[in-house]
This record gives sequence, C-alpha cells and structure tokens, in this order.
Amino acid sequence: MFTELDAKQKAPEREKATLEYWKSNDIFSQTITSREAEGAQEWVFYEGPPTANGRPGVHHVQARAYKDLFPRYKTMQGYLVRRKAGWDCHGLPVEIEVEKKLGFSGKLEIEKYGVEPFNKMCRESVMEYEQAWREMTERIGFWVNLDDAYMTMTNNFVESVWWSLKELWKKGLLYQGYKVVPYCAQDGTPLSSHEVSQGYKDVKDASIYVRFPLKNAAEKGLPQDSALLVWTTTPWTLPGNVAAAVAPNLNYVVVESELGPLVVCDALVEKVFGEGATAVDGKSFKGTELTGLEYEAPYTWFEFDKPGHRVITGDFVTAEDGTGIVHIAPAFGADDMLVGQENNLPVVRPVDPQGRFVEEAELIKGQWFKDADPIVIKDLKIRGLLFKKLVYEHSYPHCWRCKNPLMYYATDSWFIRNTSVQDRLIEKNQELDWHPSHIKNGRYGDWLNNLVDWALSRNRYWGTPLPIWECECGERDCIGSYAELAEKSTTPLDPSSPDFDPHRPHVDNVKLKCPKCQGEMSRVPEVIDCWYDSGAMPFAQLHYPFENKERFEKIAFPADFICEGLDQTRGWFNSLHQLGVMLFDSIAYKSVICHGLVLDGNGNKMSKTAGNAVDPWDILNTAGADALRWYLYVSAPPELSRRFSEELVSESARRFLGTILNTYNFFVLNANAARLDLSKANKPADREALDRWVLGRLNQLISEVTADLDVFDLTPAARKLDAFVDDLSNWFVRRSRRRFWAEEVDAFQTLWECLEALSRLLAPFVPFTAETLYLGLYQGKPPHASVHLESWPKADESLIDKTLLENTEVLQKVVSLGRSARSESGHRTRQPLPEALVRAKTAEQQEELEASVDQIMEELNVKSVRFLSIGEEFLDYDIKPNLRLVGKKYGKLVPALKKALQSVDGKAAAAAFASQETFKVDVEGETLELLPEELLVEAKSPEGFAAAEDSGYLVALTTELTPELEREGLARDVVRHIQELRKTSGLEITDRIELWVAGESEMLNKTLQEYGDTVKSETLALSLSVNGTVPEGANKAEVELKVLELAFTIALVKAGEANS
RNA sequence: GCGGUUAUAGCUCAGUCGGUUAGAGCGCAUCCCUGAUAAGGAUGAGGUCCCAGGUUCAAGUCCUGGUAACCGCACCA
Repeated sequence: MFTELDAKQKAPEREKATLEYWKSNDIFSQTITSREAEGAQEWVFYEGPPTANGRPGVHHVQARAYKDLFPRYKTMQGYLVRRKAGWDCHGLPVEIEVEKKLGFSGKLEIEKYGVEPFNKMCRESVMEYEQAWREMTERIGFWVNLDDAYMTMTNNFVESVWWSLKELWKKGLLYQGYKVVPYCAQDGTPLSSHEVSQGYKDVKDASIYVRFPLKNAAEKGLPQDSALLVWTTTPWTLPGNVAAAVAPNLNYVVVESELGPLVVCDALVEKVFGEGATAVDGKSFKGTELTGLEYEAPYTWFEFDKPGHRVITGDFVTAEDGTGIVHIAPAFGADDMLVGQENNLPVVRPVDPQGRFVEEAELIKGQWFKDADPIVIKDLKIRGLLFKKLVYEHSYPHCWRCKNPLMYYATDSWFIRNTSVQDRLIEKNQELDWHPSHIKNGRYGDWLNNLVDWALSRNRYWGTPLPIWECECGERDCIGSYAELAEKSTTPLDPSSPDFDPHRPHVDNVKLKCPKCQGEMSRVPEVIDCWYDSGAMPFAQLHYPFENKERFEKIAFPADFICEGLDQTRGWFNSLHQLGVMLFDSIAYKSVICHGLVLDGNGNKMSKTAGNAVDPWDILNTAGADALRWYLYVSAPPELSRRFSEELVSESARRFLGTILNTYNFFVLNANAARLDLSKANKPADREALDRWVLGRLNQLISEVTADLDVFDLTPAARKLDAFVDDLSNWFVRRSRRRFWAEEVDAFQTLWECLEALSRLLAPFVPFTAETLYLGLYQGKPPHASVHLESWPKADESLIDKTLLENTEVLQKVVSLGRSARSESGHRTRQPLPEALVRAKTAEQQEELEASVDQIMEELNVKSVRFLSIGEEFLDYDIKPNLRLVGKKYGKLVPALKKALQSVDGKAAAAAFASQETFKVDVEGETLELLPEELLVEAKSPEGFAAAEDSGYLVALTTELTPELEREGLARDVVRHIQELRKTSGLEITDRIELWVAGESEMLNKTLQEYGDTVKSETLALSLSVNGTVPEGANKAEVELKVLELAFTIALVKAGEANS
C-alpha cells in the first residue's frame, strides 16, 4: 500500500516529521560518507561566515536557500560535497555589541575596564545566537556541518592567518604608512574602503566662503587689501589649514565685495557673487601667477616647522564648485597630504585620535570635531572673515557600525600593497564565473580598476593581532607561526597549552629579543581587519599549512561555488579573491552567485529600525520551508531584489507544492484501490500516446533542468519544473482518469515514473516535499534511505518524441479554443453537443488531429468532430502576408501590401492557397505574385456558431439540441448528483450501493430506461429502482435542474445494509 | 557627481532571432467540473510595454538621450 498523505496536515508539521527522519537516520552525514566510500570526486563549496551575534533574518534564509541547492544537486550527481559551516568571530561588530552591553562609548572606557575582560566578553558574545542560527539553518533544510564549523577566533585559524601575513611580509606586500585614511573617531580606528562604502548617508552641512587676507598682494599686482576666497564644507578643518591651492591653468580675477576685494576663479564669479557680478578692471591672473602669495590664515594656533599659509597649485582643483581656490589641510585629506608633501608644507593635526580638538586649539579645545563647525563659523563671522554661508547637501561617509560621521585623518596604519598586483587581480577576475555576469566587468571590475591599498590595521582589541614586533632601534619582525613565536620569545611559551591565547592582551605581553641591538621587541598595538579573516578561510579553516597541506593544495582550493549577497562584492568576494591571488596566484572560487536584496511587500528595503523586517519564522511556521524556498527560486532570478511577504510566499507555493501532493494523492488513492503489479506494465516505448507524451515531456524536462543547473540558472530550471507539474496534473492525469478507473497498469506505471523522477528533480529545490514523495512512492522500501542519497535522473533522449510533443500542443490548443467556444455557447459541459468544427493551421496538423478525435470529443463533450478544409461555403478568411518572408522580399511595399490584402476576396485567396497556386495582388500599380508560403490564411469565426479563433486555429460548435442529446445530458446530471450523494454519505469510492430515483418527469423516466445501466455502472450501483419505495435510513437528496426545468429525488444505501 | 541593474496587467514576473492579435500565476468577475473534493478547471475584464527621438518595410525587443527606483563607486574642497 502507498501512504496517503493527510490532507489536513499542514506543511510545517509534515516538514518537521521529515526533519526527524533525516536526523534519526543520519541522512545528511550519509550524503557525505556514502560518496567518500565511493571515492567520489570532490566538488568544493565555501560557506561565507556570518557573525552569530544577532538573530538571523529573512535575507540570511535567502542566501542559505541558494547555497543549499547546488551542493545537493552536485551530491546527487555523484560528487562528494563537504559543507563546513563557519563563523566570523572578530571585529568591530562584536566589540560594538559588547560596548553597548557595558554602556561604554569609547576606547578609554574599555582600557579602563581592561582589555582582558573586554575580550573575554567578546569571545562569549560571538556565539550568543548560535542556537538561533542553528535552528533556522536546520529548519530550512540547509545542510551544512555546524558541528565542525570553522571559527575565525580559534588558535588554529589565527595561526594560519599569521602564516599568510608573514607570506605577504616576505613579499614586501605588508607595510606601515602615514596616510590619510577614513577614520572613525568614536571607535578610534581607521576603516577600509569597503567598510566606508557601507556607511554613506545624505547629510546637510554648512558650507562656507572664507576670506584669507593676502599679505603681499601688491607684489603680484593685486589690490593691496584683497583676500583669497576659499570654499569649504568642513569648517572644522580650517585650524589645520597650511596652504591654499589654485588650479595652475585657470584664470583668477578680483571682485569687489562688502568685505573688500576677493580673489576667485573667473569662471565662478557669477556663481559666487550672483548674476551680473563682474571683476574689477578686467585684470586676470593665471593660477601659476598666484603662487608664492602669502595670506593670514584664520587660525594660527600652531607653530610651523616649514613655511606655510601660501598659495600653491594643484591639478585636482577645478572650476566646478566653490571658488577655484581650495583650502589645504594635510591632516584631513588624502589629496591635501599628497600636495603638502610635494610642496614641502608643514602638517598640523589639531584633532586628537579621539576626535577632539587639542589644547592649542584655544577656541575649540576639547570639542568633538563635528561640533566645532558652528563655533568656527560664528567666530569667522565676528572677525569679518566669513563671506557667505550656505547649506550644502551631500553624501558623507559614516561609520557602518556606530553611525558617527567619519573623518579623513592622517595616521600611522598598516597596509597591504595590493596595488602592486592589481594587473594580476584584474586578469584573474576574468577567470571567475560571475552570476549575474555583468558584475565581472561592471561592479567588481570597476573596483579592481580603482584599487587602493588595503588599510589592514585596526586600533582595536578584539581581532586577529597583527603579528609584527618592533624594537626601539627600528628593527621589525613578522611572526608566521606559534612555533616561531615561542622560539623567539624572551620568556618560555607553550603554544600547545590550553591557556595559550594569541589574542590581546596576552600576545601583547610576549616580548622578543631584537636580533640587531639585543633590545626588547614589543608587538605593535593593532589588530587586523576582520574581512581579512574571512578572506583567509579557504586555508585557515584547514589550519594550512600546518595541517592538511595536501588536501588544501590538491582538492579544497579553489572552491567550485560560493554564494552571498551583492553587498559582498567588495566584502568577502573581494577578500577571497585578493588573498587567493596574492598568496597563491590563483582564483579562490570558480563560480559565484551574487543575490539581491529582500524588500518588504511594498518594495521597501527591510530594516530592523524601520520595523518592516519579516521574521523568517512567521513564514516557516505557516507556509513551511519548502514554500519559502520555492518562492525564492521561482519568483525571480537571485540577482534581482524581490518583494517579500507571507502572502506572496504561500500564494506561489500553494499552487505548485499543492498540485504535486494532490497528484501524488490521486495516484495513491487509485493505486491502492487497484492493487496492481506495476512491474507488469509495458515498456515505455510500447505504451499509449498519452504515456509516451508525458514521458517525453519528463525526459525533456530532465535534460533542460540539468543544463540550467549546470550553469547555475536556477530560476529557469524552477519554472520548467513548475510547467511540467502543470502538464502532468492538468493534462496527463485529467486525460487519463478513465484509464486509472479501468485499472490500466501502463497509466499507473507512467504516473509513478513521473512522480519518482520528479521527487529526484525536486530534491535540491524542495527537499522536504521531495523526500515525502520519494519515500511514499517506494512504499517504505526505497532503494536508498533518502531521495538525497539518490542519483540525479538522466534524460533518455529516445523517449522524447518531438512530433508527439508538438501534436499534443496543437491538440491542447484546439481543446482550449473549444472550451472557449462552449463557454460562449452557454451550454454546460455535461450537455453533449452534436458537432465540433475544427480548422487547423496546416494540413499536417489536421492529419495528426484526426488521430486524436476521440480526445477532442471527450474533452469538449461533442458527438462528432469535423475538420474544415478550405472551400467550406460558410467560411471566410483573413489574408495576411507572412512577414518573415515577405518583409525581406518586398521591403517598402509591405505596408501597402498589408493594406491591399485586407480588401482581397478571402475565399479566392484561400482557394489559391489550398491549391498551391500563386496569388496576384495589385499594390501601388504593381502586380505582385505571392507564393502560397508567403500568405497566412486564417479562418474567421462563422456566423451562427459558437466559435473561437486564435492565430490560425478555429473551433466552432454546432448547438442544435435533439431530445436524445438532452436525455444524454440529463443522464450525466443524474450520475453527477448520485456521486455527490455518495460522497456526502461518507462512502468509500469502492463501496457498492442500492439506488432509488424518483421523479414525475416523462423525460426523466425515459432517460433512466435508456441510460439506467450506465448510471448503475458509473455509480457502482447494484440495483436501480425508479419511483420505488425508499427504505428508511437511506441517504436522500432532492435535485432541481433549472436548465431542464425538472426536479427529482435520489436515495441510496450501501449495498448489504438496506434494512428492508 | 560617476557607474551598474531594473522599468511590460492591480500584484509577482515571462517575452527566443526585430515579424503578424504581448503572455503566465495571483487577485477580481463570470462560470464549469467534481471518483484529486477543506481540491481542480475554464472563460472574461484588465496594457501609453517608463518618456522622447532614431535605425528599419517592421521595435516591448536594436541605437541615442532622458526620467524613476534600487544598488554600487566617490577625498572632489
């Protein structure tokens, strides 16, 4: 017996049972051990490590749904796919959470609290939500090995990272520099460019025009009291001013203002001073002529060690906005720093690393840098230096974690010189198989073209410590392993001890002996960017090169497949690629899917703060995991952002998953009733056309889905599966119903084969439903314990009969038109109609349709089918040019030809067409001879028929009813109502009955005489009594047929239970 | 500001090589069927294919320029 599915059971319950089954039978680990036993080739998947210090959201489910599909698919294809989970443990996100918990707001408080207890809390908080992640991961059926997950904070992982840093050090790719970097003053650390890009926000800042009065204007022929006019959007950087830059090739003029003569670029005079403003006496100066001018800076709090406060030239200065004169503060801008070095300018740093103004900055000492803006502006105004103040709206980078505005700030930090391998990174990017493909030369290609050195160090606490020790004498050393550390340490050290911790502050206490001066070397204070950790996972997860050397080098690198969100292009995808190229001169992954964002039901971005984030559990608990997964696969390709709501998910899944289960239940219901030996079925090639058709569709499906998945096109694959399920249920099953009731073993076997193959095809997509199907179809004795241990189906091309597939499409088209025609006729389907008139597009089609006449009759409930050939006197035709052919041949004449054909005699043209003669048309004075294939002849719906036409097909129904036909219709009505009563009486479909029908209509009595036996056999009635006495306790129903204006009563009892 | 992606029915999305009447599902309306039944199916209404140009006999499709949304990039002072 096949297991019937409980229709009342909700999907989540069924899925939980499947989860139990997988767990108790160890199915997931079997998918790996079984392939190991076979010595299967490995297919390598890397799991990008999430941080488990927050609850997982829908977007995490999304990523995991895509990630899960391909390993399952490849496993079924016979590959060994290990799936090691991973957790990102280090970094600012973790520290921020802990700071929040402790109520801290800066590094000073952490230092006071102590790095050791702080890092201990970080370590503990990292896995705080591991359980929540585990539950989600398991519930959605994402098979990944959580018990053997790599964690970036483990000693082994850190040691591998150290090894890699030393490799870079040896190659001269790791260096320290004093550079202007994006810097978060709140967190006291520089950020890398990919972190910066996460935090741009539109803000309104004050932009001001400031006077820099010139000291020696007259020397250059300028009015004595003139001043440079400088524009800035960051007033707080003015105390750091050391120079003013002009464009060497632009022209500058003097404009008179309330505040005296001002120097600006000539192209910007009107923009700054308003329309009609003009320069004084028309004199103009080239930028280069202005160099050497000195000015009084607004603030002179700092002693200069070199001459400053003078005019220099800079290529980056443009006349696009501002005044064409740029204020230079080397501490606060990369360009400024560069131009400062070129011009031998001093550097002053009025802001300390905590973001507060230093003591010397009298007016604003101790102020938070951004808070100094209004004070500076007010001060400038009082002193007559402020020419104009505007509000300037622009996007400005903010810290991606603490949300404070960043400063560009000159500081010592460590860099990876990836710009030195830029060409190789670009070259190797060409080998990556990006999905969607435009990322390769678009988003990621652009990034590589504009590469800057990777700012690696973080002035923080909880991260992989930078393994560089330095001596007062300047000697530096990079440590690449714990053994090396122990060997060079001045105090004994046992890396194998359980107490050994390479994190801060422990590692800070390790001192090395300087090989140069014999002094003591201390570790530099920085830790590294946690993105480096994640980029190191291909080798660090294996503790390479200390362990697994061969495995890494021969098998586990590069990955065949990775998949994450689009936002990882500059994140993980990038760090993997860069480390792959720099360390191994290799790509780190072959194929990569970048998926888009999840939006809420209204198309807005989901965010915790906006409160519109959908909790994945709301959907998992109602619609179920397969529904969620299926929606993600079928609704849109992964790279598109998609709307997401509970309704959208259940909607899409109900139709697809529901139809599959219904089809399965239909099979089970009938198969259990028939109890056939399915092995007695004919070979596929010897079965009926309907069976061969659906098996052809199936094998076509197998071949197409396989081809799609091989190139990671999961959405087209899902949509083809969807279309097949529809064909299976709504054509094969419906057309085969009578055959199932007749217990035709071929029909059963064909449906079983379709469902069995479907269970395997669906396994990577909807693993729960697939499993239910699979186990059910094998009646508890499956060849493998799970569909996920099965092999992927192979298409049997010999079963794909293209002609049969095409003919069936034509048949479906004709039936569809027939239904449309019947709907127009107003006659219910149960009422047989005398005749369907069918016109196919071509003679070949008509010939094929003639073989399917009985199917047309049955589908449309008509007594006969007549094919219309050209020449029927009641048919008229639309004549159109076959544009594909005619377009090329006649070119510009086509519009006129089209028009001419509208007014030709349709019948004559059709006759010519039918006899394969050319047809002459006059077009713009020319006579064109059209070949038959250049014409399209479409029959028009004839008058007086219920008819429907579409693209060359026509179906018309004759609707004159005879009393005979009406009685036949009535018989079907009677049967139908008896069936209804059977059901409401709670009978099993195999139960036999005794039957009574009573009514006063002459027509009814005649019908029952005529069709009594049919009624009996259709309803499994052993007896039929017309107008007889109904026993007590029988199930009764009154029936009123409005169409026929008659009423009758039916009654039945289960055979053998009549009590009279 | 620069770059990318997207724009087709109320919603979610297809639309091949440029070709004749632009499709599906959901929703809506009408109806049918029912031995898959707390299912299933059909029919119908619903379209400025974002806008404007251009190429072409012919454009949802190709080109140019815009617009909008999303994403990315950006030290532009």
